[in-house]
Formats: sequence, C-alpha cells, structure tokens
Amino acid sequence: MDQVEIFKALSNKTRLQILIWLKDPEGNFPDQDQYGFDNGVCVGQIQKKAGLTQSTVSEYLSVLQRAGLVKSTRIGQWTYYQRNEEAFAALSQLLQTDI
Amino acid sequence: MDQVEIFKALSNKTRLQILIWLKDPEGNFPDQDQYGFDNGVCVGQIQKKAGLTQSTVSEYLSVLQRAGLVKSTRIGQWTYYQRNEEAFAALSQLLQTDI
DNA sequence: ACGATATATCGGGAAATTCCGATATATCTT
DNA sequence: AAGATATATCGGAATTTCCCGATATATCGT
Repeated sequence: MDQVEIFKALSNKTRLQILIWLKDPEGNFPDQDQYGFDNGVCVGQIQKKAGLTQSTVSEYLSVLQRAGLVKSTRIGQWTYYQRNEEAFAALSQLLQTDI
Repeated sequence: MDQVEIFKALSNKTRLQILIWLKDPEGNFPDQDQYGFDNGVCVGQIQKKAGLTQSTVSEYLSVLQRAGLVKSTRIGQWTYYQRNEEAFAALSQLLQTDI
C-alpha cells in the first residue's frame, strides 16, 4: 500500500469524481445494461459521463487500479471497474492511526 | 475544504513525513527548547530533519497550511507549525462517507 | 477471415510540481 | 542603527502530470 501513490491518484478532480460515481453504479450509469452491475461499470460508460477522451479515462482507471482503489473484470470486449472498498476502509484507518 | 488540494498536499513523501513527525514533536524534535511544544515546531527544526533546503521546507509547510492540515503561530522570529487534528478527523470521515 | 466495437498503449504539447539558490522581510540583540 | 537569525518569497531548471489524437490489441458478430 503505497500511501503517496494513493494520494496522487486521489489528487485529480475527475478521478475523485469517478470514485464517487462508482459508489452508486445503478444511479449514476443508468445506460448500462450488459451483465448488470455485479462486476462494476465499463469504461465507455464512465468515459461518456466524465466527458474526457477514451484514452484519458482508460489511463485514469489504470492509475486508480495501480493505487488499489478499484479493481477490474474483463468480460468479452468490456472491462468493468468497481471500487475496492477494502482499500478505502484501510486508507481511512491509516489516516486515523499512522498519519 | 478543497478535497483535491488536500490530497495534493498529501501526495509528497516529505510532506507526509512532516505530518507524521508532528504527531510526536517531543520525540521527533528533541533539539527544540524555546517555548516548549505547545505552539508546534519551528521551521528550522523541521528543515534540519527533512534534509531539504530552507526554502523548500518553508514552501511545503505553506502547502500543508493552505490545505488546512497544519496551523502556524508566529512567536518572535520563529514560526511554529502544528497539526490541525480537526482536518485529519474530517478527512477520515470524508473518506468513510463521501468518497 | 473480416469488419465493427471496446479498451489499452504510445507519443507529445501544455501546465503543474519539485526542489534549488538567491534575495526579501521580519524580528532580535547590541 | 547595524548585524545576526529565522522565515518567506522569487526565479528557474528538471521532472511529472494532464489530457489529447493516433494507433495497437482484444473480442465480438457475420
């Protein structure tokens, strides 16, 4: 758990927004219909909502994943991203104890 | 409370280290003798321990203060910095609720 | 196998951050 | 008032981040 890497990942308005959107996939991504939401939300949906290019959003999701804040599942041609709640709990705990 | 600004302030190894040092001023800054630790630790002590230049450390402390993570007290020619614990509690809370 | 679709990766220009040395400002001492 | 000390601010080189368009890769349907 690289603390600096985590905080860098959180240091961007769009990435922070994506994480917040992913707290409520059904509410924030009503267009998605494939496979429900059990595996997360696919990149295209997130990209459309973020209003940035596909490459940028894909890169941002990689940053979030390298920091451990989200996890991904590939199903067919789609990659579904969802929050890694354990990481958020650990980070909140870290802030109360170590930092 | 600008969340992105806070996370940016935390996105640096040295700044994070300073915040951790400030959790235990007596233990981490034994050289300081003026005015005790009630008002925090002065810039020079932090600078010596951080091993960066005076200007860099002064700037880093400003960044932390703008983010609300520390507060400062000027006494004579010294500026004492201490943690703003309310900000850390609020941030930890934010991570559990909003983000 | 071929074209369409979804995502990842590459290369890069613009902006921000990192950290420095030099200098300015504020306060203390004499 | 003058010099010493502590901190803040300025200007800048090197690095990183932001976000893009172009391209590569993977999987789908036919």
